[in-house]
Amino acid sequence: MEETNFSIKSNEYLPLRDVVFNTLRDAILTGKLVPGERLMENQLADKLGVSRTPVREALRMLALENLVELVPRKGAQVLDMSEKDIINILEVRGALESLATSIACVKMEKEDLLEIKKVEVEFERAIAENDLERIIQLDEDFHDLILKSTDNDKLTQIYQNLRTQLYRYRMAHLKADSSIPAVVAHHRGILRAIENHDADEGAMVAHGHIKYHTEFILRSIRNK
Amino acid sequence: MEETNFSIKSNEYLPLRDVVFNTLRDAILTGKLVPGERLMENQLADKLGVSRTPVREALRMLALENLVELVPRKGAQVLDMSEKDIINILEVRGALESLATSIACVKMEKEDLLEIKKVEVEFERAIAENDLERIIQLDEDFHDLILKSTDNDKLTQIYQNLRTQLYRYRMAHLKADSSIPAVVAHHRGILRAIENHDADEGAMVAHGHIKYHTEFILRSIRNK
DNA sequence: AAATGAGATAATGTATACAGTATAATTACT
DNA sequence: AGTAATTATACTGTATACATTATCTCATTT
Repeated sequence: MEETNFSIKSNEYLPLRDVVFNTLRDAILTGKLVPGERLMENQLADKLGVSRTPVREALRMLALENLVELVPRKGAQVLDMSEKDIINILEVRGALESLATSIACVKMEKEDLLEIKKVEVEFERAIAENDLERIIQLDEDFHDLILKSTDNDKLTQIYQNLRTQLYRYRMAHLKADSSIPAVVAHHRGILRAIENHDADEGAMVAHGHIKYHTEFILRSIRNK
Repeated sequence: MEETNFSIKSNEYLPLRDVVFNTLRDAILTGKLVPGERLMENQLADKLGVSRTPVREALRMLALENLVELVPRKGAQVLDMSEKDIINILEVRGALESLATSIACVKMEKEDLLEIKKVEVEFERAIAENDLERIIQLDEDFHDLILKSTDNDKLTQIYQNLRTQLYRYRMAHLKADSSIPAVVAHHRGILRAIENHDADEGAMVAHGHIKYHTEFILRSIRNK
């Protein structure tokens, strides 16, 4: 009886610091906590019903993800990104996306290729149905499968961290209908390169994809 | 009187967690703490004469730098990198080095170009004098100047983090005489590309540089 | 003799208390 | 009334105490 939920049990426990971390992270990414907002340990601890210790640790974890800024003896605040920060992140992400895609062109397993094709089909269906939540999720799945096929944890970790930092500004992108056709074209181009094992082509399309993405995000930031 | 050392005073204070962090980081990078070694909070706190709190926070900082591994409810240990981890890191680093160099080819200011040329001269002199400490420092300076000219903090941060992770394995590289001529050739090639504002050439040489580096580190790991 | 289980031990997880510092508010002075 | 100085308050930094869990030892059993 205990064996049946063994694997569940082992995942059941989450240290409070991780609970707090997830809670705050979510609040920041969904905009419930806005850039510049001060995060005071006592206040958060009271609100979340825990002591300061796990809150402190969670704040430091958030700082590692560049979602929060810590100033010694002054405290934490939700990090506000400048336009330049966004450009910088996208610049790095472009290089990593190219790298990942070109590796995927060489290494991707058959199963993952089938899987990513399915994701793409669903992605385009979600677009047809204008299901924003699903569009975003499937776009993430698409890129995650490429990352998976690189078999490179460091690359995956860094890439996903950059994605998290951009999350707040990403919404604007896929919300705008006009960007969709281009994104679909890019995805298809990437798939084609993978199928043809053409690493150079893959890197090029991926680079163009991020470049387009950059333009779009910047435009939406400037217009708001 | 108080004004005179204002700037000093403002730098004077370092939270204990940072002191502990620096101490442990140094111990790990210089091999005083070996991979796999357990890091127990109480023990470290006693040895360093502080309480567990700053030790805990320092350990979490080290985990962020991937120098330490934290397992919930079990504790921390110095992270041991596999050969695959090293390959993965160098793969990412190659892409970032290419990116940085190609940006530098476009953006580097005259002053920084003069500076990096001076560094290279000193680098080659240090080689002639077989001054290992200085060789390593100047190689770092060389790449830091390229990073600086990218004007991209994110790129710089990620790159330097990867470098830190490799630090323990880097020694072997520059220690081996046979690798030196190639490194010099690469540096010169990068400088030439920057002077000619040839981004593609810069990216290519940088990529070759890291590729060579990778081969070398792997060989030295396998041979020991 | 090996394996299992109970208990002891030692570690991490969390809460709380105290110390020190930065900020805000208030008062005194110009 | 405005500014500077001083006090008060509130926050972070650090230490410590308690709770919980993992590990180790040793005894017991097969």
